[in-house]
Formats: sequence, structure tokens, C-alpha cells
Amino acid sequence: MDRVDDTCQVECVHLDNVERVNARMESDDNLFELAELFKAFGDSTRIRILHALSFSELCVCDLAQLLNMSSSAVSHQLRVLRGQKIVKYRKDGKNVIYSLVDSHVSTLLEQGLQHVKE
Amino acid sequence: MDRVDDTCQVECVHLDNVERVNARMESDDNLFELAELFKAFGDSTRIRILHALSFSELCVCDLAQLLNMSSSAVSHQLRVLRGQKIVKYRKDGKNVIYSLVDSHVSTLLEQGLQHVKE
DNA sequence: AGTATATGTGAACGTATGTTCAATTGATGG
DNA sequence: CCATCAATTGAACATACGTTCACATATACT
Repeated sequence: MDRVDDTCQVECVHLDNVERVNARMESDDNLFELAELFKAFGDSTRIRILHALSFSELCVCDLAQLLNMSSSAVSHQLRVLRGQKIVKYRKDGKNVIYSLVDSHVSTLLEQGLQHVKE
Repeated sequence: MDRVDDTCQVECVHLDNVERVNARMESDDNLFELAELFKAFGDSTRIRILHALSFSELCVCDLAQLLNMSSSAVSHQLRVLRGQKIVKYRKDGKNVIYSLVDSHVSTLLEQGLQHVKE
């Protein structure tokens, strides 16, 4: 008869491998944060924003025109990118000018593009 | 220059900047693919899978035990990762053993982790 | 003051996404 | 052949997400 048994119901596991890997895993918190970071990259609107910012700092209006979208939509996405500390901004009169936060971001974009183009 | 456009409903745009950036933008197709790639990284289950695979190849069962999830859930996510050519697999009897497709993937994970840990 | 422009925000809507469950395929060994 | 196990798949469900719209700030200029 079938029975539910928590202890070692799976025979196929390569226990040594699993334990060795388990010992080296980053904390769940770090991995969750990492997923959140990539999630922020994982939208075509935000990718286009970031790709544009990799060439020059731009204000919301510039981005809206460049991407042919409403300022509102752009602003919503910039909020997500700010939340993950991927972009930074400075105010210039009525404008708010955005730019990439550091070279890590450019590197990620570049590595990703290489993968895509292969 | 003859790019005078009187349908300029937006006054704030820095036209020179926008045009220069626009000229250097990757194709929408490439950027869409790039977003899809990052989207595949943008889930904590898939990140944990990839992080584990960065240490050793593992079968579905190993991953399920390591992440304390059902094989079905793991398999569904591996399908996404296969679709983006992030992981590859080989069969070994009843098992299917997964691994990262190349060093690009490790690099992306590593770069992302550095960003998160700062 | 008031107007105009740039940006941010909240709610609402439709869509996409991840997990569970049930069923199926494919491979091994009695 | 039949039983078992690893892995995959499809449907269903709840949740998360992106855009639109309307409205709210904020800053500059008259």
C-alpha cells in the first residue's frame, strides 16, 4: 500500500552532491534579492529604458519620446528601477534626469546582450 | 540641421540627446529577447536552481530535494530555463541531469550577486 | 496670485505567471 | 509483461504585473 513518508522517500537523489551544493548555497535572502534584481531587468520597457540610459542620462520626457510611451508609464517603470537601485536621478528645474547607478548595471546589460546575440 | 518638427507637443525633450541615443539603440527584437532572458532569471525558484547548478550538475530529483519542492514545480521552471537556453541537460537512465549552458550564465549570476551584496 | 509643464501616484483593468494536482511518458528491473 | 520511479505535461487556480486614466505635486515663468 502506498504510504506517505517524509524520510528519504526519494531514491534517485545523489546525496553527496546535494549536500555539497547545499553547504555552498547563498542565503535565501540574498537569492530572493537577486531574483528581484533580475525581475527588474525582465520587462521590455524597462530594458529599453536601461539600454537608452547606458548611452546617456535622460529625463522622463526624453525617455517617453524615445520609447513612444506615456510619461506615466515610464515613470511607473522608473520607480521599479529606483526600488532596485538600478538607476539614480538628479533634479534639474522641472526635469528629473535619470542615469544608471554604476558600471555593474552596464556590465549586466552587456553580458545579457552577448548571450542573446549568439 | 533640418530636423525641425513643429509637431513637438513636448517642450522639455533634449532633442540632440534623444536622437543620438536613438541612433545607437539595439533592435527591438534584441531588446525583447534580452528582457525575456532576464525574466527567466527573475524568479526566486529559478534563481535557486541556477545558483545550485553553478556548483554542480544535478538531476530534477536532486533539485527538488535541495529546494524542498515538488519535482513537478521544478520541472516546470526548468522548462522555462531550457526555453531561454540557460540550462542544458543529458539523460542518465531514469534521471535527467541539468547543468548551466555556459560561463555567461555564471557570470551573470556572479555580477548580480555582487550588486545585491553591496 | 495663476498658468503651464514635468513628474509622481493610486485605482482599475486585463493579462501573464507560478504552483498544485492529476494524468502521462519513458526507462529500469523483477 | 507488469510494477515502479523519474520526469514531463496540461488544466485550474490564485496572485503578480504593466498599462491606462485621472488626479496630485512640484517647479518655472508671467
